[in-house]
Amino acid sequence: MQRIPSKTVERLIVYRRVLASRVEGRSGHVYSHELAGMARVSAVQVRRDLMEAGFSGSPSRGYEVDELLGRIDRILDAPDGMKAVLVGVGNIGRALLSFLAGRGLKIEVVAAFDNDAAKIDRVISGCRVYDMQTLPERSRALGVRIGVIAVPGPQAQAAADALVEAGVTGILNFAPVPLLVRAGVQVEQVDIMRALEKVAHFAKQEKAREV
Amino acid sequence: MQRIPSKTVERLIVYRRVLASRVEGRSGHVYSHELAGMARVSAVQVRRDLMEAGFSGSPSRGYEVDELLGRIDRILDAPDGMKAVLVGVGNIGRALLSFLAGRGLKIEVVAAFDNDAAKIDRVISGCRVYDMQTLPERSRALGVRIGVIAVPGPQAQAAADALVEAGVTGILNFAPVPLLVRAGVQVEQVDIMRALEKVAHFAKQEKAREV
DNA sequence: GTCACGTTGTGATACTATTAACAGTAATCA
DNA sequence: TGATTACTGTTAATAGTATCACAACGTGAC
Repeated sequence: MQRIPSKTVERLIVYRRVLASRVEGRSGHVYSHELAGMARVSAVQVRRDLMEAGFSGSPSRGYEVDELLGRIDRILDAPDGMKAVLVGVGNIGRALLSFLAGRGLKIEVVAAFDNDAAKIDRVISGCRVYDMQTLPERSRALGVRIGVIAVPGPQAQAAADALVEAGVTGILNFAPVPLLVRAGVQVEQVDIMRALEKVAHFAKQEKAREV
Repeated sequence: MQRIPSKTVERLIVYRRVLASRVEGRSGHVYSHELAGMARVSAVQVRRDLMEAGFSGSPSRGYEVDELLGRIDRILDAPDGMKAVLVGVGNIGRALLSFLAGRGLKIEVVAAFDNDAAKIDRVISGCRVYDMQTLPERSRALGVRIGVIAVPGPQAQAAADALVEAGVTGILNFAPVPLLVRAGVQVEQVDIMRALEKVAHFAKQEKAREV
């Protein structure tokens, strides 16, 4: 399977989501412009993305939904799920756990880590918190592939190093610090403060509309 | 002031952050490659970005840090700050409040809104929670320019509509739902689940390195 | 002064992503 | 059956973004 562009992957995730939560219609088929409307992108964009995904529809029937969902699943998911750990059980960490844990997701959070002795051994949203020191061995033993970093900025790089040492190949980083990792480790930055400042900048240039 | 490309704005935010937290060196000057190292981008990228920002350095001295910070502030910030409101005081909402509220930021969260009667009138991280119904008038009266949406998916579009009605020109959306707003309203999507699935997809293709 | 060095500023280039344009195709209907 | 319609698949054009390559410049050594 050839490499699919990053932006296309993002949209495939959205397509899958809106298709999964759609009201059933037209016996399981969907047109590019319908999907486009739900995902708030253009119809061409949808067709191109599905082409990148190697999926074909039929003129005048559109795309077969179940088949499409299967195809997207096969591209996005690992066949037997993926294990993740959370590093840092602060405000954001707990919020993350509360909506990642427990559900039957393909990505399962199997452990959390923190430095704070008061948090160690507690169970939060069904997920046990361990001592940060034990991260590398424990994660490696569990076969963890993904690490979520939710520690304060100054500790983020150390957390990343520990995760890489544990053999993790993907990191989702909520700390406002750019990470340095070896080639082959995928880092996805979620920088909330930056997003807020960015929207503020562009909002500033727009004039508020009157009532 | 001409429009600065979106990606450049994102990096200017990072430059400002790393410069503000730097250890003082070389009497307040910085070279493009130093800044690049701190922000994990290339040196050319830095020079190009500062050029877009209309800022000049000097050969063999680099960029004057205080002047640069001033310049970035003037580009990014509104002269007399910006007011924001939070919609949805759930797990994520509270986590957001806890690190947005109180500090002397240029972006100030002045109110929060929720539907849940149990939350209304409570004060969380120094921010009072009001009834969702009162959002449009109250926000307009306060002169709010930015809305942060942290409600469950199904309520997100309604929240956006209310914010736009209040005259907001920028929305930061944490709900996993693409929003439809009138032209001129800036929407920035922070889709945590999507980010996780994306990193999982690319992590899947990488082979874990042995110890 | 002038040479060597390391830096900035930027045109040219390459790459990625989006949009436009249209040929090909299945279904429908006269 | 042939014309019409509404869709898909894909090539071509454009826009947005990142990188290369190098001219121009200021400073310090001598």
